[in-house]
Amino acid sequence: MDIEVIKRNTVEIIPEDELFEKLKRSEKLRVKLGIDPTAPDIHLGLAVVLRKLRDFQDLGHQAVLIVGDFTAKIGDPSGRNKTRPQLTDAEIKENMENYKPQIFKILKEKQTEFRYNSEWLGKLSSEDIIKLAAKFTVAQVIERDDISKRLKKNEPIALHELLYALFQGYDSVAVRADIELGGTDQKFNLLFGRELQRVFGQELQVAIMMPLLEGLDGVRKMSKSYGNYVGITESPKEMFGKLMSIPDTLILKYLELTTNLNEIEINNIKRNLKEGTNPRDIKLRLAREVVSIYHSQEEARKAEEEFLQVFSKKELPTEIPSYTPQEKKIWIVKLLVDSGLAPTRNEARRLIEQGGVKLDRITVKDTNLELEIEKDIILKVGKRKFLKIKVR
RNA sequence: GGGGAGAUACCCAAGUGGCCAAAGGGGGCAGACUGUAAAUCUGUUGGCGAAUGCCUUCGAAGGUUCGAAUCCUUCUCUCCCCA
Repeated sequence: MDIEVIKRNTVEIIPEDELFEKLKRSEKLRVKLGIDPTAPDIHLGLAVVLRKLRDFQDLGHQAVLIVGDFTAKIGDPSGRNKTRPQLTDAEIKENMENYKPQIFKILKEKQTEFRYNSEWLGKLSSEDIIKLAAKFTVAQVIERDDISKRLKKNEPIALHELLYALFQGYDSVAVRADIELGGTDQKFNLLFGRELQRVFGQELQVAIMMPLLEGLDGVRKMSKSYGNYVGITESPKEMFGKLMSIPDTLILKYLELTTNLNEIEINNIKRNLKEGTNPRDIKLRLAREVVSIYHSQEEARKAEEEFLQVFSKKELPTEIPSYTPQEKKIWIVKLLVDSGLAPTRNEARRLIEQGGVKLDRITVKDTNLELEIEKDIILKVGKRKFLKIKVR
């Protein structure tokens, strides 16, 4: 029943019958996934795809990770309405330093081949590129959704962006991919890989598309640049809190895509939800499951306790960072800025005026308050920022 | 090569001489409520200042004017049409 494991949570498999064929041959298949070295953190959205790759590993297949160091210099136009900024080699290298340990939180290191695509793309000569490009037409390249949308909206498209799919497709040729994984936004690129393989007389890869996970805002896809992501290396506390902040409408999708719960358990939860279980409790379960995957059950339990303590009971968290001001007597606005709780004095004033600043549970009303620090005092800003102000 | 349109804050977008630190929406932040960092509602959203205020910001640089996002000149970039 390998096929069921593989199909679970996928959106589309093109073509499905070729996948059956490949699986039937009972060879070790090479499953390719391109990763973008521009984002130094892996988040739950990318983890959806990585976890699928892990499914393949568990069935004995080989993961082939392509670090798009060369293609990052082009910038994938997928899902973008703007030309991406180009990265320097140094930036890419730095990002990748952080990357590997994160990846192996999900993948098995043994069954993972790690390749940089500059290895082959960097060697292509102008002549090679012209030969490759000659195999395809402009119409083929601009039919892709994101490019054609930008064309329609009269937005600029740089010439090199049109070559993106060509290079990513060539990766598939270079590593002889049997299967390529990606989000639904990668459809065009994945299919273009097949075209390249056809040109080179290889067996065509099967494209498997995973759903895109919406971020914490519930609207846009999870992405570092939108700031709506949960990083898999974040602290249990942060991770837990962020998961509690997803909109109720996304609960089931998150349960399916980010936890190890099986379909029976998810169906149970679905029924509970319909019968009126408090969605908050289901989110607590979700957060617990996810934190357990990337940290531990114990940490997850602690994070939950902490969450209930701070947000439901409105008590103090167990650990509060501390700050010791230089002066004994300090203007409250200056204190907020100096301690990093507010970026500017105007912002600090605004927070006070709106009742967002508390000293030992008492709301600060006066922006001119001169605070005499005689004993340690707890400064609270908004719902979740705490700081212990210490006597000098 | 010729003709036309455009560049506004984190993003989208209005504004064509003073009432513009700049409408509206999104996002962010805060408050209320709650079931929670959900939903909804309200407020707020350049910096400095206790404050009348001052400084920076409407692609860039100059200019006109008592006064410029707005008018003029040059430049940079983008899009469209023709060749």
